[in-house]
Amino acid sequence: MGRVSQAQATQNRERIVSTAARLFRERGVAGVSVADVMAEAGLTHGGFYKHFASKEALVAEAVARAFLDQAEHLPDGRAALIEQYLSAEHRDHPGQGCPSAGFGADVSRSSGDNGARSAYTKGVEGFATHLGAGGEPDLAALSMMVGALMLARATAGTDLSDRVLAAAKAALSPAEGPAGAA
Amino acid sequence: MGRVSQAQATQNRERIVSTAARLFRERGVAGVSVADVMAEAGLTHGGFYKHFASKEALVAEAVARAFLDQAEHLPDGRAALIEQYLSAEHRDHPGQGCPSAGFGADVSRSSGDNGARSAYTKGVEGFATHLGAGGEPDLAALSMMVGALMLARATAGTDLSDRVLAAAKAALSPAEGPAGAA
DNA sequence: CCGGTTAGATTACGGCCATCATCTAAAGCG
DNA sequence: CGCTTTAGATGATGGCCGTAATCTAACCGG
Repeated sequence: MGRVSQAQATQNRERIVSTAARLFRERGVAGVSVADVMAEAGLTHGGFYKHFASKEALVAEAVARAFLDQAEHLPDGRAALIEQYLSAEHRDHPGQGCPSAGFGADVSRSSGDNGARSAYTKGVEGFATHLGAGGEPDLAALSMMVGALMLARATAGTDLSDRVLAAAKAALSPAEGPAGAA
Repeated sequence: MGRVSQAQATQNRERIVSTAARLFRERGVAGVSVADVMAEAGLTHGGFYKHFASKEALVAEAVARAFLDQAEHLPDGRAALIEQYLSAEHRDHPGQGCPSAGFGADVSRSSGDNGARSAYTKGVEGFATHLGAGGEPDLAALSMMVGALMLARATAGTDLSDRVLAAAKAALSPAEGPAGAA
Protein backbone atom coordinates (compact mmCIF):
# COMPACT_ATOMS: atom_id res chain seq x y z
CA MET A 1 0.00 0.00 0.00
CA GLY A 2 1.03 3.58 0.46
CA ARG A 3 3.80 5.09 -1.49
CA VAL A 4 6.98 3.59 -2.88
CA SER A 5 10.44 5.00 -3.64
CA GLN A 6 11.06 6.58 -7.03
CA ALA A 7 13.53 3.82 -7.80
CA GLN A 8 10.97 1.17 -6.91
CA ALA A 9 8.29 2.92 -8.95
CA THR A 10 10.54 3.08 -12.00
CA GLN A 11 11.39 -0.58 -11.57
CA ASN A 12 7.69 -1.44 -11.26
CA ARG A 13 6.97 0.44 -14.44
CA GLU A 14 9.69 -1.48 -16.25
CA ARG A 15 8.22 -4.72 -15.00
CA ILE A 16 4.78 -3.76 -16.26
CA VAL A 17 6.15 -3.02 -19.73
CA SER A 18 8.22 -6.19 -20.02
CA THR A 19 5.38 -8.33 -18.67
CA ALA A 20 3.05 -6.76 -21.20
CA ALA A 21 5.56 -7.30 -24.01
CA ARG A 22 5.57 -10.99 -23.17
CA LEU A 23 1.85 -11.51 -22.55
CA PHE A 24 0.76 -9.56 -25.62
CA ARG A 25 2.94 -11.74 -27.82
CA GLU A 26 1.70 -14.91 -26.18
CA ARG A 27 -2.02 -14.23 -26.16
CA GLY A 28 -2.52 -11.21 -28.38
CA VAL A 29 -3.34 -7.69 -27.22
CA ALA A 30 -7.07 -8.35 -27.08
CA GLY A 31 -6.49 -11.56 -25.12
CA VAL A 32 -4.75 -9.83 -22.24
CA SER A 33 -6.43 -7.44 -19.83
CA VAL A 34 -4.78 -4.60 -17.98
CA ALA A 35 -5.53 -6.50 -14.78
CA ASP A 36 -3.75 -9.57 -16.18
CA VAL A 37 -0.61 -7.58 -16.83
CA MET A 38 -0.65 -5.90 -13.45
CA ALA A 39 -1.31 -9.13 -11.58
CA GLU A 40 1.55 -10.90 -13.34
CA ALA A 41 3.76 -7.93 -12.51
CA GLY A 42 2.80 -8.37 -8.85
CA LEU A 43 0.60 -5.30 -8.62
CA THR A 44 -3.11 -4.53 -8.55
CA HIS A 45 -4.91 -3.10 -11.52
CA GLY A 46 -5.77 0.22 -9.93
CA GLY A 47 -2.25 1.63 -10.04
CA PHE A 48 -1.97 1.16 -13.78
CA TYR A 49 -3.17 4.61 -14.75
CA LYS A 50 -0.52 6.27 -12.61
CA HIS A 51 1.95 4.94 -15.17
CA PHE A 52 0.09 4.91 -18.50
CA ALA A 53 -2.64 6.99 -20.05
CA SER A 54 -4.37 3.95 -21.51
CA LYS A 55 -3.95 0.35 -22.55
CA GLU A 56 -3.11 1.58 -26.01
CA ALA A 57 -0.19 3.56 -24.63
CA LEU A 58 1.09 0.43 -22.91
CA VAL A 59 0.87 -1.49 -26.18
CA ALA A 60 3.02 1.12 -27.89
CA GLU A 61 5.66 0.88 -25.18
CA ALA A 62 5.51 -2.90 -25.15
CA VAL A 63 6.14 -3.04 -28.90
CA ALA A 64 9.13 -0.71 -28.60
CA ARG A 65 10.47 -2.71 -25.67
CA ALA A 66 10.12 -6.02 -27.48
CA PHE A 67 12.17 -4.74 -30.40
CA LEU A 68 14.85 -3.38 -28.07
CA ASP A 69 15.10 -6.75 -26.32
CA GLN A 70 15.32 -8.52 -29.65
CA ALA A 71 18.11 -6.26 -30.87
CA GLU A 72 20.10 -7.00 -27.71
CA HIS A 73 19.82 -10.76 -27.99
CA LEU A 74 20.54 -11.33 -31.67
CA PRO A 75 23.08 -14.04 -32.37
CA ASP A 76 26.14 -13.17 -34.42
CA GLY A 77 26.01 -13.92 -38.11
CA ARG A 78 23.21 -14.36 -40.56
CA ALA A 79 23.39 -18.16 -40.61
CA ALA A 80 23.10 -18.45 -36.83
CA LEU A 81 20.29 -15.94 -36.79
CA ILE A 82 18.30 -17.88 -39.37
CA GLU A 83 18.93 -21.15 -37.60
CA GLN A 84 17.64 -19.79 -34.30
CA TYR A 85 14.74 -17.91 -35.86
CA LEU A 86 13.40 -20.96 -37.65
CA SER A 87 13.79 -23.33 -34.70
CA ALA A 88 11.09 -25.24 -32.85
CA GLU A 89 12.26 -23.43 -29.73
CA HIS A 90 11.39 -20.06 -31.24
CA ARG A 91 8.09 -21.35 -32.60
CA ASP A 92 7.08 -22.64 -29.19
CA HIS A 93 7.97 -19.51 -27.21
CA PRO A 94 6.27 -16.52 -28.79
CA GLY A 95 6.43 -14.56 -25.53
CA GLN A 96 10.17 -14.07 -25.92
CA GLY A 97 10.09 -14.32 -29.68
CA CYS A 98 10.26 -12.00 -32.66
CA PRO A 99 8.08 -8.89 -32.26
CA SER A 100 7.68 -8.55 -36.02
CA ALA A 101 5.80 -11.84 -35.94
CA GLY A 102 4.26 -11.58 -32.48
CA PHE A 103 2.80 -8.10 -32.86
CA GLY A 104 2.17 -8.14 -36.60
CA ALA A 105 -1.51 -9.00 -36.57
CA ASP A 106 -2.35 -6.72 -33.67
CA VAL A 107 -0.55 -3.76 -35.18
CA SER A 108 -2.21 -4.43 -38.54
CA ARG A 109 -5.59 -4.06 -36.93
CA SER A 110 -4.76 -1.02 -34.85
CA SER A 111 -6.22 2.22 -36.11
CA GLY A 112 -4.36 4.72 -38.20
CA ASP A 113 -1.62 6.74 -36.60
CA ASN A 114 -0.79 5.30 -33.24
CA GLY A 115 2.42 4.78 -31.31
CA ALA A 116 2.37 1.04 -31.70
CA ARG A 117 2.45 1.22 -35.47
CA SER A 118 5.35 3.64 -35.64
CA ALA A 119 7.33 1.66 -33.06
CA TYR A 120 6.61 -1.47 -35.05
CA THR A 121 7.66 0.07 -38.35
CA LYS A 122 10.89 1.35 -36.87
CA GLY A 123 11.60 -2.03 -35.32
CA VAL A 124 10.97 -3.95 -38.52
CA GLU A 125 13.25 -1.65 -40.48
CA GLY A 126 15.98 -2.15 -37.89
CA PHE A 127 15.66 -5.91 -37.82
CA ALA A 128 15.61 -6.14 -41.61
CA THR A 129 18.73 -4.02 -41.77
CA HIS A 130 20.50 -6.26 -39.28
CA LEU A 131 19.51 -9.24 -41.38
CA GLY A 132 20.77 -7.74 -44.62
CA ALA A 133 24.29 -6.98 -45.69
CA GLY A 134 26.04 -3.62 -45.93
CA GLY A 135 23.29 -1.59 -44.32
CA GLU A 136 20.74 -2.76 -46.90
CA PRO A 137 17.61 -4.22 -45.28
CA ASP A 138 16.79 -7.69 -46.61
CA LEU A 139 13.02 -7.37 -46.67
CA ALA A 140 12.44 -10.50 -48.74
CA ALA A 141 14.32 -12.73 -46.32
CA LEU A 142 12.60 -11.12 -43.36
CA SER A 143 9.22 -11.72 -44.97
CA MET A 144 9.99 -15.38 -45.45
CA MET A 145 11.17 -15.81 -41.88
CA VAL A 146 8.19 -14.00 -40.38
CA GLY A 147 5.75 -15.87 -42.58
CA ALA A 148 7.31 -19.25 -41.89
CA LEU A 149 7.23 -18.59 -38.15
CA MET A 150 3.59 -17.64 -38.21
CA LEU A 151 2.58 -20.59 -40.35
CA ALA A 152 4.62 -22.95 -38.17
CA ARG A 153 2.92 -21.61 -35.05
CA ALA A 154 -0.56 -21.85 -36.51
CA THR A 155 0.05 -25.41 -37.65
CA ALA A 156 1.97 -26.46 -34.53
CA GLY A 157 1.47 -30.09 -33.65
CA THR A 158 1.23 -31.19 -37.26
CA ASP A 159 4.04 -32.34 -39.51
CA LEU A 160 3.35 -29.36 -41.76
CA SER A 161 4.71 -27.11 -39.06
CA ASP A 162 8.15 -28.72 -39.18
CA ARG A 163 8.10 -28.86 -42.96
CA VAL A 164 7.47 -25.11 -43.17
CA LEU A 165 10.43 -24.35 -40.94
CA ALA A 166 12.67 -26.72 -42.88
CA ALA A 167 11.59 -25.34 -46.25
CA ALA A 168 12.28 -21.76 -45.21
CA LYS A 169 15.63 -22.73 -43.75
CA ALA A 170 16.61 -24.51 -46.96
CA ALA A 171 15.54 -21.59 -49.10
CA LEU A 172 17.51 -19.08 -47.04
CA SER A 173 20.62 -21.05 -46.26
CA PRO A 174 22.49 -22.50 -49.25
CA ALA A 175 24.37 -19.68 -50.93
CA GLU A 176 21.76 -17.06 -51.44
CA GLY A 177 18.15 -17.61 -52.28
CA PRO A 178 16.51 -20.94 -53.08
CA ALA A 179 17.87 -23.09 -55.85
CA GLY A 180 15.38 -24.26 -58.43
CA ALA A 181 15.96 -27.91 -57.63
CA ALA A 182 13.58 -28.66 -54.78
CA MET B 1 -40.76 -13.35 -35.10
CA GLY B 2 -41.63 -16.88 -35.95
CA ARG B 3 -40.13 -19.55 -38.05
CA VAL B 4 -38.48 -19.42 -41.45
CA SER B 5 -38.33 -21.91 -44.29
CA GLN B 6 -35.58 -24.50 -44.32
CA ALA B 7 -34.19 -22.87 -47.44
CA GLN B 8 -34.18 -19.48 -45.75
CA ALA B 9 -32.60 -20.89 -42.61
CA THR B 10 -29.83 -22.57 -44.58
CA GLN B 11 -29.23 -19.34 -46.44
CA ASN B 12 -29.10 -17.43 -43.16
CA ARG B 13 -26.58 -19.86 -41.80
CA GLU B 14 -24.43 -19.41 -44.89
CA ARG B 15 -24.60 -15.67 -44.44
CA ILE B 16 -23.54 -15.95 -40.81
CA VAL B 17 -20.49 -18.01 -41.78
CA SER B 18 -19.39 -15.78 -44.65
CA THR B 19 -19.95 -12.64 -42.60
CA ALA B 20 -17.87 -14.14 -39.81
CA ALA B 21 -15.15 -15.17 -42.26
CA ARG B 22 -14.88 -11.57 -43.37
CA LEU B 23 -15.15 -9.85 -39.97
CA PHE B 24 -12.73 -12.23 -38.26
CA ARG B 25 -10.10 -11.50 -40.89
CA GLU B 26 -10.69 -7.76 -40.66
CA ARG B 27 -10.72 -7.33 -36.91
CA GLY B 28 -9.47 -10.58 -35.46
CA VAL B 29 -11.55 -13.24 -33.73
CA ALA B 30 -11.32 -11.53 -30.35
CA GLY B 31 -12.27 -8.20 -31.89
CA VAL B 32 -15.60 -9.46 -33.18
CA SER B 33 -18.52 -10.47 -30.99
CA VAL B 34 -21.20 -12.99 -31.84
CA ALA B 35 -23.66 -10.10 -31.77
CA ASP B 36 -21.52 -8.20 -34.30
CA VAL B 37 -21.61 -11.11 -36.71
CA MET B 38 -25.33 -11.65 -36.33
CA ALA B 39 -26.14 -7.95 -36.69
CA GLU B 40 -24.08 -7.66 -39.86
CA ALA B 41 -25.84 -10.75 -41.16
CA GLY B 42 -29.16 -9.00 -40.52
CA LEU B 43 -30.17 -11.12 -37.53
CA THR B 44 -30.27 -10.75 -33.77
CA HIS B 45 -27.74 -12.46 -31.56
CA GLY B 46 -30.24 -14.73 -29.86
CA GLY B 47 -30.72 -17.04 -32.81
CA PHE B 48 -27.02 -17.80 -33.07
CA TYR B 49 -27.06 -20.93 -30.91
CA LYS B 50 -29.70 -22.54 -33.07
CA HIS B 51 -26.98 -22.77 -35.71
CA PHE B 52 -23.70 -23.20 -33.81
CA ALA B 53 -22.71 -24.77 -30.54
CA SER B 54 -20.37 -21.92 -29.66
CA LYS B 55 -18.34 -19.05 -31.06
CA GLU B 56 -15.41 -21.44 -31.35
CA ALA B 57 -17.44 -23.68 -33.65
CA LEU B 58 -18.23 -20.67 -35.83
CA VAL B 59 -14.54 -19.80 -36.03
CA ALA B 60 -13.76 -23.29 -37.30
CA GLU B 61 -16.39 -23.03 -40.00
CA ALA B 62 -15.32 -19.52 -40.93
CA VAL B 63 -11.73 -20.66 -41.43
CA ALA B 64 -12.82 -23.54 -43.64
CA ARG B 65 -15.11 -21.27 -45.61
CA ALA B 66 -12.40 -18.66 -46.14
CA PHE B 67 -10.07 -21.26 -47.64
CA LEU B 68 -12.82 -22.60 -49.90
CA ASP B 69 -13.54 -19.10 -51.16
CA GLN B 70 -9.85 -18.50 -51.76
CA ALA B 71 -9.47 -21.72 -53.74
CA GLU B 72 -12.36 -20.68 -55.96
CA HIS B 73 -11.01 -17.26 -56.77
CA LEU B 74 -7.37 -18.02 -57.48
CA PRO B 75 -6.03 -16.47 -60.67
CA ASP B 76 -4.47 -18.74 -63.26
CA GLY B 77 -0.72 -19.09 -63.21
CA ARG B 78 1.89 -18.59 -60.56
CA ALA B 79 3.00 -15.18 -61.80
CA ALA B 80 -0.51 -13.74 -61.77
CA LEU B 81 -1.14 -15.22 -58.35
CA ILE B 82 1.99 -13.62 -56.91
CA GLU B 83 1.19 -10.29 -58.51
CA GLN B 84 -2.29 -10.23 -57.02
CA TYR B 85 -1.21 -11.56 -53.64
CA LEU B 86 1.44 -8.90 -53.16
CA SER B 87 -0.71 -6.01 -54.35
CA ALA B 88 -1.79 -2.95 -52.38
CA GLU B 89 -5.35 -4.03 -53.09
CA HIS B 90 -4.84 -7.30 -51.24
CA ARG B 91 -3.01 -5.58 -48.40
CA ASP B 92 -5.86 -3.11 -47.94
CA HIS B 93 -8.69 -5.65 -47.96
CA PRO B 94 -7.96 -8.36 -45.41
CA GLY B 95 -11.63 -9.24 -45.12
CA GLN B 96 -11.60 -10.87 -48.55
CA GLY B 97 -7.92 -11.73 -48.40
CA CYS B 98 -5.74 -14.75 -47.79
CA PRO B 99 -6.90 -16.83 -44.83
CA SER B 100 -3.40 -18.13 -44.20
CA ALA B 101 -2.45 -14.56 -43.34
CA GLY B 102 -5.75 -13.36 -41.92
CA PHE B 103 -6.32 -16.23 -39.52
CA GLY B 104 -2.69 -17.10 -38.76
CA ALA B 105 -2.31 -15.25 -35.50
CA ASP B 106 -5.70 -16.26 -34.15
CA VAL B 107 -5.19 -19.92 -34.97
CA SER B 108 -1.70 -19.80 -33.44
CA ARG B 109 -3.18 -18.71 -30.15
CA SER B 110 -6.09 -21.12 -30.17
CA SER B 111 -5.77 -24.00 -27.79
CA GLY B 112 -4.57 -27.43 -28.76
CA ASP B 113 -6.85 -29.60 -30.86
CA ASN B 114 -9.68 -27.55 -32.22
CA GLY B 115 -11.50 -27.47 -35.51
CA ALA B 116 -10.06 -24.12 -36.53
CA ARG B 117 -6.50 -25.41 -36.40
CA SER B 118 -7.16 -28.48 -38.47
CA ALA B 119 -9.15 -26.51 -41.05
CA TYR B 120 -6.31 -24.01 -41.18
CA THR B 121 -3.65 -26.66 -41.59
CA LYS B 122 -5.57 -28.33 -44.39
CA GLY B 123 -6.13 -24.99 -46.10
CA VAL B 124 -2.48 -24.01 -45.92
CA GLU B 125 -1.38 -27.32 -47.36
CA GLY B 126 -3.83 -26.90 -50.23
CA PHE B 127 -2.82 -23.35 -51.01
CA ALA B 128 0.88 -24.22 -50.88
CA THR B 129 0.27 -27.10 -53.25
CA HIS B 130 -1.54 -24.86 -55.69
CA LEU B 131 1.37 -22.44 -55.52
CA GLY B 132 3.97 -25.12 -56.16
CA ALA B 133 4.62 -27.13 -59.26
CA GLY B 134 3.78 -30.74 -59.96
CA GLY B 135 1.80 -31.36 -56.80
CA GLU B 136 4.71 -30.30 -54.60
CA PRO B 137 3.73 -27.60 -52.09
CA ASP B 138 6.03 -24.59 -52.24
CA LEU B 139 6.19 -23.81 -48.55
CA ALA B 140 9.09 -21.38 -48.81
CA ALA B 141 7.33 -19.18 -51.35
CA LEU B 142 4.11 -19.30 -49.35
CA SER B 143 6.00 -18.25 -46.22
CA MET B 144 7.47 -15.28 -47.99
CA MET B 145 4.12 -14.19 -49.39
CA VAL B 146 2.30 -14.55 -46.08
CA GLY B 147 5.07 -12.79 -44.19
CA ALA B 148 5.29 -9.95 -46.68
CA LEU B 149 1.54 -9.44 -46.57
CA MET B 150 1.48 -9.30 -42.79
CA LEU B 151 4.43 -6.91 -42.60
CA ALA B 152 2.93 -4.72 -45.31
CA ARG B 153 -0.36 -4.56 -43.43
CA ALA B 154 1.26 -3.76 -40.11
CA THR B 155 3.34 -1.00 -41.67
CA ALA B 156 0.57 0.29 -43.93
CA GLY B 157 0.78 4.01 -44.53
CA THR B 158 4.58 4.06 -44.49
CA ASP B 159 6.93 3.64 -47.42
CA LEU B 160 8.27 0.47 -45.81
CA SER B 161 4.95 -1.19 -46.58
CA ASP B 162 5.38 -0.75 -50.32
CA ARG B 163 9.04 -1.70 -50.18
CA VAL B 164 8.19 -4.99 -48.49
CA LEU B 165 5.70 -5.90 -51.19
CA ALA B 166 8.13 -4.93 -53.93
CA ALA B 167 11.02 -6.87 -52.37
CA ALA B 168 8.96 -10.03 -52.04
CA LYS B 169 7.68 -9.69 -55.58
CA ALA B 170 11.21 -9.27 -56.91
CA ALA B 171 12.46 -12.24 -54.95
CA LEU B 172 9.68 -14.51 -56.19
CA SER B 173 9.35 -13.39 -59.77
CA PRO B 174 12.54 -13.55 -61.87
CA ALA B 175 13.12 -17.16 -62.79
CA GLU B 176 12.91 -18.97 -59.54
CA GLY B 177 14.05 -17.68 -56.21
CA PRO B 178 15.95 -14.45 -55.60
CA ALA B 179 19.13 -13.73 -57.48
CA GLY B 180 22.13 -12.75 -55.42
CA ALA B 181 22.39 -9.33 -57.01
CA ALA B 182 20.11 -7.09 -55.00
C1' DC C 1 -55.53 -28.49 -42.28
C1' DC C 2 -53.70 -29.28 -37.96
C1' DG C 3 -50.15 -29.73 -34.47
C1' DG C 4 -45.50 -30.58 -33.39
C1' DT C 5 -41.21 -28.68 -34.65
C1' DT C 6 -38.01 -25.06 -35.01
C1' DA C 7 -35.67 -20.34 -36.62
C1' DG C 8 -35.40 -16.38 -34.91
C1' DA C 9 -36.51 -12.41 -31.47
C1' DT C 10 -36.46 -10.91 -26.82
C1' DT C 11 -34.66 -10.76 -22.60
C1' DA C 12 -31.72 -12.08 -18.79
C1' DC C 13 -27.63 -13.90 -16.58
C1' DG C 14 -23.03 -13.81 -14.61
C1' DG C 15 -18.56 -12.35 -15.70
C1' DC C 16 -14.99 -9.60 -17.28
C1' DC C 17 -13.40 -5.35 -19.33
C1' DA C 18 -11.12 -0.40 -19.32
C1' DT C 19 -11.26 3.41 -16.77
C1' DC C 20 -11.52 6.30 -12.82
C1' DA C 21 -12.52 8.26 -7.83
C1' DT C 22 -11.07 7.61 -3.54
C1' DC C 23 -8.34 6.17 0.22
C1' DT C 24 -3.55 5.04 2.31
C1' DA C 25 0.70 5.55 3.80
C1' DA C 26 5.21 6.21 2.76
C1' DA C 27 8.66 9.18 0.33
C1' DG C 28 11.11 13.17 0.01
C1' DC C 29 11.45 18.02 0.38
C1' DG C 30 11.92 22.03 3.24
C1' DC D 1 10.37 16.73 11.99
C1' DG D 2 6.13 17.90 9.70
C1' DC D 3 3.86 18.82 5.05
C1' DT D 4 3.06 17.81 0.52
C1' DT D 5 3.22 14.75 -2.96
C1' DT D 6 2.21 10.41 -5.08
C1' DA D 7 2.49 4.98 -5.97
C1' DG D 8 -0.29 1.77 -5.22
C1' DA D 9 -4.63 -0.60 -3.16
C1' DT D 10 -9.52 -0.72 -3.05
C1' DG D 11 -13.69 -0.48 -4.98
C1' DA D 12 -17.19 1.27 -8.18
C1' DT D 13 -18.99 2.31 -12.86
C1' DG D 14 -21.00 1.44 -17.16
C1' DG D 15 -20.53 -1.37 -20.97
C1' DC D 16 -19.93 -5.42 -23.56
C1' DC D 17 -19.19 -10.34 -23.71
C1' DG D 18 -20.79 -15.50 -24.49
C1' DT D 19 -24.41 -18.25 -23.40
C1' DA D 20 -29.03 -19.66 -22.52
C1' DA D 21 -34.09 -19.75 -21.29
C1' DT D 22 -38.29 -18.27 -23.03
C1' DC D 23 -41.53 -16.69 -26.28
C1' DT D 24 -43.61 -16.52 -30.96
C1' DA D 25 -45.04 -17.66 -35.22
C1' DA D 26 -44.49 -19.91 -39.40
C1' DC D 27 -43.04 -24.18 -41.79
C1' DC D 28 -44.06 -28.88 -42.94
C1' DG D 29 -45.12 -33.82 -42.14
C1' DG D 30 -49.10 -36.34 -41.25
